[in-house]
Amino acid sequence: MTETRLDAVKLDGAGPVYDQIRRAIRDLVVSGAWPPGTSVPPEHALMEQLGASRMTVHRALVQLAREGLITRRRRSGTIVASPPASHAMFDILSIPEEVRRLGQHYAYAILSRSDGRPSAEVAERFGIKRSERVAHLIVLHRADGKPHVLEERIIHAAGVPGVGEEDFAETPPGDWLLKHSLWSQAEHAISAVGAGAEDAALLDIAEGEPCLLVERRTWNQAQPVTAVRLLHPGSRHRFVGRFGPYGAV
Amino acid sequence: MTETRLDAVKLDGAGPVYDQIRRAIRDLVVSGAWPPGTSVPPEHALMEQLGASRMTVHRALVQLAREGLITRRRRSGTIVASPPASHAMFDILSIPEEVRRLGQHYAYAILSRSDGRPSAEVAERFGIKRSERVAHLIVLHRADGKPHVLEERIIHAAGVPGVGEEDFAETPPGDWLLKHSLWSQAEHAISAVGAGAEDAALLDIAEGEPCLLVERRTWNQAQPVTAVRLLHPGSRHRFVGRFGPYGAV
DNA sequence: AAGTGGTCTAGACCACTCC
DNA sequence: GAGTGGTCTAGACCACTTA
Repeated sequence: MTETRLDAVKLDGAGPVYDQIRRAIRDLVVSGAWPPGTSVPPEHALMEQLGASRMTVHRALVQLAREGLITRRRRSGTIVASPPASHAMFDILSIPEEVRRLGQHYAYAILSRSDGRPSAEVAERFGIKRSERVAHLIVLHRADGKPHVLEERIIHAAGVPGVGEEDFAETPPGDWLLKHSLWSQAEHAISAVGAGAEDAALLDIAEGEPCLLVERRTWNQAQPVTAVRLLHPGSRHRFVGRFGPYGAV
Repeated sequence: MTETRLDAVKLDGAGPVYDQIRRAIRDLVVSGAWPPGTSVPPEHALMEQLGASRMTVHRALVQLAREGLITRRRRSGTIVASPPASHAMFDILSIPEEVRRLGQHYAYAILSRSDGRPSAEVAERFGIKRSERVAHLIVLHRADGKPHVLEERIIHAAGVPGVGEEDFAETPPGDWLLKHSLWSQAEHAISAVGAGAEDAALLDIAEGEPCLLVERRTWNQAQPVTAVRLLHPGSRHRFVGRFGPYGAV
């Protein structure tokens, strides 16, 4: 339990006082001046040192605790936390938006659609019951005319009212669902697979070429909404995320 | 600008008042009862309706705004926000920990190490200058004796004091760095590649087999700390993340 | 018993922005 | 000008945990 120097906390006069306090302590932590285990001065000491009210000091410390930089416990006080398990975050943009950000022209085509109960093969691939009513679609997304992503999607009729009447002529299913469905939970998985013969032909790549497979399933409460498998040719795709140990930077 | 019914906000008496208010409004938003664009009652109206002080109401609303469920502006008031661009988050565990969670036995071997200025090839692959002093390592991680991940790593001598004296006999470089370095920023990229001949031999897979390539670079302020390329055989790996539209669930 | 953080109040002043 | 949120204060009481 290293001691801290109270006078190390210095405000810079910029912005709200609670934020000045938050940044001052954050800087001491991330610079290594207050390593993990260091005890942070109690609220009343910071109050007096900084001439702020307790609520103001408290607000700064609560925020740092929520960000994971410090750990607080009644009576025992506040200490600098150990760095959290790291995580990587990737924005999952809509495919049209992603293509446009690359400065390329976007187009898509619905290659197939069938509504009703899924085939055994489809049910198995998406882990759903054969008794559920779903729409099953295959969509090819193009960037500047070239195949970009192959999408296979299930939409649960019970989770998305109105899907039977929509033909996706104006908007690809992913974007349409953003406006016409609610979701409370999602699961993503990323893996590497070799392109199968059919997929390779549609994507205009060699059979067996490495591809990123992004699988996403969403639910609203317990009701499944949609499940999608996005196949990205490896040579054309890369997911990139930037962040710090305590969140986005 | 849809109107809201003030009496829709109901507290359940469980826990702090500010959290009851936060949950009550959150539930109205995520259930769809208050769709995007709906105006949320002003603080003074909620104060009177709920019999709480303004600070308490404010605290609930600030937190909802930080979570992205509502947007607040002076004078114009508070409205329900549109769902944010979705993001996927994956925990990047240390490899030993990941293997142990799978219930398998972990082992590793340093296949090669060289210290000093990088070769042209290495400098190019990691995007660093040939004048920088680095340690360059190749590490094979095993799970139950089978090759699991092939790691190629650069450690910047200027960013990690003491790396020259460490032989990584006790701890693999990734875990050692967690304890002996500070970082403020990281970048991850995930892509799919086919295994090269050398890599395939080391991983005991066929040449060209699809693999997930995770590239990670970290900095402390502007100083590079480390860069690593982790090659995961696709058939053995899958990154999975679970979350809701407004964060972890 | 006493030190610490957690919550809450009543009121104040200010900043922004729409009318 | 007036309605809204943003910040801050001074004080209070409570809950928890350690000495």
